[in-house]
Amino acid sequence: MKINFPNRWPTDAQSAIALQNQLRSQIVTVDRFDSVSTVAGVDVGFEQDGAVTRAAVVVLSFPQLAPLEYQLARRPTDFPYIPGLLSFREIPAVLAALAQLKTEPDLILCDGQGTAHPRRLGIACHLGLILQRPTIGVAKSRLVGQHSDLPEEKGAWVPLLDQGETIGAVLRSRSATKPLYVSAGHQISLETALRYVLQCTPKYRLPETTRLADRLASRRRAMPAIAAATEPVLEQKSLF
DNA sequence: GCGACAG
DNA sequence: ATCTTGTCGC
Repeated sequence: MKINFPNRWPTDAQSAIALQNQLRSQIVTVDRFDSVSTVAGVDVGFEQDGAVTRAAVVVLSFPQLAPLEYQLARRPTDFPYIPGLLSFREIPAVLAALAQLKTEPDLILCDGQGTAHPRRLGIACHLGLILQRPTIGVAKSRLVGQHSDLPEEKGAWVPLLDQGETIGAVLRSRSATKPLYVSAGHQISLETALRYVLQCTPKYRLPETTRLADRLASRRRAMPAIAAATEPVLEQKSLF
């Protein structure tokens, strides 16, 4: 997919924070997209003791959730992990992976926060702004915000609050497991984001999108056979 | 000063 | 994020 890579990219924490404060006003948290027939999952892993950043992107059909395409990209790691500044460490490799996609996903689920961020500009928001596409933030743990007790039943959720505002939601994607922290990335509302995350989570704690991207980004077990990956799967590398 | 802190 | 097998519990 076509991507307009940022011209200037922060090298230090100060300029990175300044950029976040500048971009936050551009985030749109109302639905600004039509039908969704493809959803993508993005995740990042590291190699060489962290010296190399590996980004993985997987595109699935929606709502079937059948694998259609995937791409991997490696880049030297140049920004440290600093809570609140994750996008500056991971986005460069993510853009490289997305740029290789033949399919332009209708919606992207990111591994990390969206608006549930101290300056309301988590990695999902930042990526959505760069791509000018709808994105959702799905994190496995909390960065900021407080919330009430969450019911145990799957599908239950409570708002995540910070400074008197709702910045996201804590969602029970599966019973008897830790919740997911869902928030709007860009061009989508929190309510709609929750619906899509649930629709992408038919069996496990994590959405299929991020689960598959996770396997590619981390060097674990092999991908499950591209289960009856019907026609849609064009002439790509022998994946999964 | 102390504790918290996405991946 | 990453180092790592089996084990406890729904």
